[in-house]
Amino acid sequence: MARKTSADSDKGDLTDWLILRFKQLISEGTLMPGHKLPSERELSMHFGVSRTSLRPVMKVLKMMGVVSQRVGDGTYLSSDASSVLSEPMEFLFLLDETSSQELVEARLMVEPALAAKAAQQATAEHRLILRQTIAEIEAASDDQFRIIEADLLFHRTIHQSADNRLFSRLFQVIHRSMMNMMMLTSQMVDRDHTLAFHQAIYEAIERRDASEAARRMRDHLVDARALLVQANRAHADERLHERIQSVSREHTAKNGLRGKVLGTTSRRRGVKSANTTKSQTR
Amino acid sequence: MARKTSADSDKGDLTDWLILRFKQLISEGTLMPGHKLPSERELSMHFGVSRTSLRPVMKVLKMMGVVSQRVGDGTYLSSDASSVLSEPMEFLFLLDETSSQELVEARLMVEPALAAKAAQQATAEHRLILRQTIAEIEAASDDQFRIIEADLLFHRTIHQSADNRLFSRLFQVIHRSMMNMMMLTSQMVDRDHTLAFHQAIYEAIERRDASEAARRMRDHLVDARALLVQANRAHADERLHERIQSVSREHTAKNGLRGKVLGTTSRRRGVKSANTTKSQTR
DNA sequence: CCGGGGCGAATGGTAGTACCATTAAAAGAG
DNA sequence: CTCTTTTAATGGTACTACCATTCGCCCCGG
Repeated sequence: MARKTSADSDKGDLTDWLILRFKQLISEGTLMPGHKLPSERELSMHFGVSRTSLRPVMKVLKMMGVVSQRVGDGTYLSSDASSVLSEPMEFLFLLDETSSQELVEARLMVEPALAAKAAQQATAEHRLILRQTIAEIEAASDDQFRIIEADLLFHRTIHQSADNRLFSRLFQVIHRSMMNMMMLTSQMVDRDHTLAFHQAIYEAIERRDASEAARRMRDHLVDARALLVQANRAHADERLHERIQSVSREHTAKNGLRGKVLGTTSRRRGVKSANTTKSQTR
Repeated sequence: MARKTSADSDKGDLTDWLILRFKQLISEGTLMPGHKLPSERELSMHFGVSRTSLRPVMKVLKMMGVVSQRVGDGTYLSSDASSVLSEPMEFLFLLDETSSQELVEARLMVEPALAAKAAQQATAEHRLILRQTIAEIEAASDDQFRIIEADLLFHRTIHQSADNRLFSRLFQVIHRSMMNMMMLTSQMVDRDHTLAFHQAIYEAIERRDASEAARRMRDHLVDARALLVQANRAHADERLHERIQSVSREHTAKNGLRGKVLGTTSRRRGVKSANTTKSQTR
């Protein structure tokens, strides 16, 4: 009912239309961060669609961190947008086969400048947090998890001091993804390295020496990049081994692997499922 | 069936679990870009879940641009990951109330460096495309749409020349969002301005003068920022007017607007829906 | 009067089924 | 062999039902 009325600029499915409506509601200010939304049943009624069609939309919003849902309670509009990029970024990195090197390369282009701005603008609060993260890394002798969290907080605080929300959000995700990748390839974070560089950066910020802060940050990331290259060389043969396994598996049964994991059983009438490799290019 | 077996590291709902499985399938290489996925019915069978539970997951993947779906045909894994960030970014900008200024600010931090790299590395193909976009802007006398598309392609080509996929993807989205915002505030793109700056940047790249390319790009964005500030001043009272309208609407019926648009009718037993403003902070 | 426990309603999560419009491949007609 | 028709499979939407969780309310006991 609500759908057929008004302009009815119908292109695409209900999902697209509903997501558009949510965007409008947010931009209008009808939906405010932290607010509780009506229940899915009510929402579906008032949008004039079934709950079946509404649910995917809520899931999309949830996965992008726009809303949070709790059974028995309800749905709330997310109060901070920091998590909006994390899931999509992970998929981007998966699809692009982005390496840790590329991420540190990107950070190298931006973070020194952010550190410079932080040196000029950092508040007492921010400097306090920086000190705390350094102390935390000192305290966590070999607890990788604690070190990483403190490391993340250190850089995040600098980004916030630089007062650039976009890069703050972005590099928080990038940094975390980097750490995840490193964990997966069983690379350890060198605590002493991290500590020394953080200390140097912090001191530069404390002295409000912008160019020195940028230089120290640059040193930090150059060092991190070097460590990554070195670690990747060490694990090169291991990954080569994996690659060979993967290829051989694909060889032994052309469609076998997909058939087992994803289960492409019978398509249409004819037997065409085997040579879909051709349509791969489109 | 497939779910109860194996490690069964159950946290969160089926959606999270399924998305995790898809990530694994992509990272394993079982799913390749461009490949056709089994039908939703088959997938739900082989994951051991109902189609009702699978569909939201496919929607999430579709909205993030990871897959594309066509009725009557099937689902395909996206061949390029460029669109993965666009939807989430839009929500991020909405929730953060990001302004065009902030976007151009971010570009100002990165794009000069990318232009410098492009000057050093740009291939003949890339330089050809740059020439073409300039010609296109010249040709499109006052067609805003054509100008914007050519503008986007110009910057995108430079990003690609700089060989940084992450920023290439990111700034493509940022640039487009900027243009959308400008269109919404009925700001026109000044064709002659754009043309002159692009010409200067292109010539620097053609001469492989990295520092000059960076400087010209910087000029371009500084100019764009100035135009935005100027345009925003001009439209300030207009937006103020809107704000007043919005506030007055909210005043006339405290819960009326939400009641009409979102329809918060009766909650639980008691009448508590009015003062949920308190829980806004959490 | 006050606090704790239980009851019940509402919520999001999942499942099953049915139907639709669209698409592409197979089957048929020329 | 080409063009048209048929047909089956696909994603899109809807309705229904049930579950476990959560929270508000009420009642009971202190």
